[in-house]
Amino acid sequence: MSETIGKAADAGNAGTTSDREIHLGPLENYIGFYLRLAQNASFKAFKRHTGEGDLRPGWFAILSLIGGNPGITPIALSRASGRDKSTITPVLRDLMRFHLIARESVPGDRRSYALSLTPAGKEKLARLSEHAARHDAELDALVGGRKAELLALLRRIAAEID
Amino acid sequence: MSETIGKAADAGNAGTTSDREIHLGPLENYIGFYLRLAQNASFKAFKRHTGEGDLRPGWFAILSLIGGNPGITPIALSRASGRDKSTITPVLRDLMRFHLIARESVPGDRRSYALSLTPAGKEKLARLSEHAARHDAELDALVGGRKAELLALLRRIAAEID
DNA sequence: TATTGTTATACTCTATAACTATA
DNA sequence: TATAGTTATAGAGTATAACAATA
Repeated sequence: MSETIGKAADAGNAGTTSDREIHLGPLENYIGFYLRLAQNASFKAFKRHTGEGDLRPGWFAILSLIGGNPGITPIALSRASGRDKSTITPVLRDLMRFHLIARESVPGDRRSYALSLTPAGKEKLARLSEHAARHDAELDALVGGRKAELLALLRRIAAEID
Repeated sequence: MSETIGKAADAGNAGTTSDREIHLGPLENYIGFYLRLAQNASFKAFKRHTGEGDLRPGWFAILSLIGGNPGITPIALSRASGRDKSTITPVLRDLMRFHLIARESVPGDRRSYALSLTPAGKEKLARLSEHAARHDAELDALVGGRKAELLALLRRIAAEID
């Protein structure tokens, strides 16, 4: 019915509320609450893993999607990554600035353009992938044999809510 | 091996990359990727549920924790909510400004203070709880009978990573 | 009229570092 | 020396709205 999170209750000077168990109450059973905690923890670990390597959090997913889908357009990227199209523009600008991606006009539609990785972009993606794989291996170890189920549930939440 | 997210592939003018299936590649099996998508979707839904009610995202967890643990200190709050203590201060300032919480000096330690809900704070918490419960019921419906397992996995990730 | 992409703007969540007042 | 709380600052992620070009 109650629990402590993280390294809360082991200070020493007993008696104050800060040392006692913390009652989460209804929060205890809120998926949304733990979704936030877990995502935040994962995000911190991701940054830590890639701190020395120059991975920028937003870059990896975008770079992966372009790498896996040469010719993809910004609007398709925004849908695949679940973000608004206006948030894609600055990421692409950065990736262009470092010559990691290239843009090419698409024949049928002059409003849009096709994206692809440059050789440098492919190298970068490969390097980032190592970090990401190491990170996800850590998560894999935590969930053990229940990874498939966890992924299925997360996918369903991501896709069907709202 | 590949899939589309959200409402990507149903536009109409076939042929461009944006209409075809998007290959997620390694992303497809990254827990971290879906953790972000799921948390983001949940967060959007949460805001939508509480848009008319004046719930501010950061308030609910803090208010709940104070309600469930009268006398709790800011530092204990920061641990229970998994955030740095510096992020608690502005939330408490807001809650004070709307007279939802009260501070009281704690006998043993003049550096700290004890927090509790005012009557108005209790009412507000009750009202917010209704919205939150409705939101989490939606999540519950999605995960069905596997909620306990999902929560257990999320808790483990939140607690043991890093 | 609708869509693609860009820009401007803003909000939330979060962190680090430096500071104070205590302990 | 170490801890509680505050402040200042910054960065990531995200969104909305308005716009130009094109469909």
